[in-house]
Amino acid sequence: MAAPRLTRFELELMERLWELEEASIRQLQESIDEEKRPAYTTVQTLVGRLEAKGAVRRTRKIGNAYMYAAAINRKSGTQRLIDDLLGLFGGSARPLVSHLIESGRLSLEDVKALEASLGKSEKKDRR
Amino acid sequence: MAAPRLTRFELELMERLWELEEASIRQLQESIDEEKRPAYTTVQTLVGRLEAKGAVRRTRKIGNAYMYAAAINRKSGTQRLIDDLLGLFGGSARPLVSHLIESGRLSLEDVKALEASLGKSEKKDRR
DNA sequence: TGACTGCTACTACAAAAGTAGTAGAATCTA
DNA sequence: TAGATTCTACTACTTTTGTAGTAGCAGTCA
Repeated sequence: MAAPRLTRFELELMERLWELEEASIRQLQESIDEEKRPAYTTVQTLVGRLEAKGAVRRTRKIGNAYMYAAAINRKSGTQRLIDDLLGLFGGSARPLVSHLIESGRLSLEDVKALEASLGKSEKKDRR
Repeated sequence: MAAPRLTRFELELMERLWELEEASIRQLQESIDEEKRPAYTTVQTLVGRLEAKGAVRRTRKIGNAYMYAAAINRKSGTQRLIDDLLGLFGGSARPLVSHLIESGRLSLEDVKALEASLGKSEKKDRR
C-alpha cells in the first residue's frame, strides 16, 4: 500500500508507536507531554483514523483494551511528508539541505559525520 | 514579525511570488499548472489570507487589478515548515538528512558539494 | 454478584484549509 | 458613452484536522 499522508498529530502518534512498538490508547495518550496531552478520546479518534488509513493495526486485546502497533514503518511514514516538503524545494534535496546549513540547523560536523557513514554504507552496498 | 505558518497551497503561491517578484491574481492563477489550476476566485481568497497573515502585500494597481509582492522572504517562509518537520525528527536536522540519504534523495556527491561550499562559507564567516 | 472503573463505539462540533459563486465596481473598447 | 470585460469584495460551502463528550459494555474486585 502506498504510504498514506499523515497529519501532524497523526505522525506524532506514529512516532510513539514506532518507539513503543505496541501500545494501548491509554499508553499512547500518557506518552504525550502533559502540557499538550489531548483527551483520551481524542487519541482514540486519531488512532481510529490511522487504522482506517492502514497505518496502524490492532494486535491483541489485553483486559478490555486493544493494543495497537504500527502497520507501516517509520521510513515510509515520514517519506510522504518529506517528499511534499522536497516538492517545495524543486523536488531536490540539495536546496533543502543548503537551507538547513544556512539557517544553522546543520553543521559542518554533521555533514562530515553523515558523509563518513554514507561512504561506509555505499561500500557495504557494493560489496 | 514572526514567520506565519503557511499551508501547502499558500506556500505554493508564495513560491510563485518569490519567483515572479510581483504578480496579479490572474498571473498567479495562470502560473499554476493547468492540471491543478484552481478557480480565479480561489487564488483570490488565498492571496487575501496571505495578506491577512502579512506574507504578501499590495504594491500598486494596474488597470483595475492589484499587484502583489511577497512581504516575507523565501527563507523565513519555509523556515516554519522545516522546523515543524524537524520537530518530527527530534528537532535535529541530522536524522532528517540521514533519511534523505537512505531514501536515495541525497547522494554522496551532494553531501560532498555541500560540505565544500559550507567549508568555504565557514571560512568566510570567520575571516 | 453488584458496584466501580476503564475501554470502546459512536457522535458531534469547531477551526483550518481548500474551493468557488455572485454582485457590483472599475476599466476598456467600439 | 454604452456594452463587454475583468476585477474586487463578500459570502458560502466542503473537506480535513483537531478535539472531545456520552452511552453502554467488559473486566475487576470486594
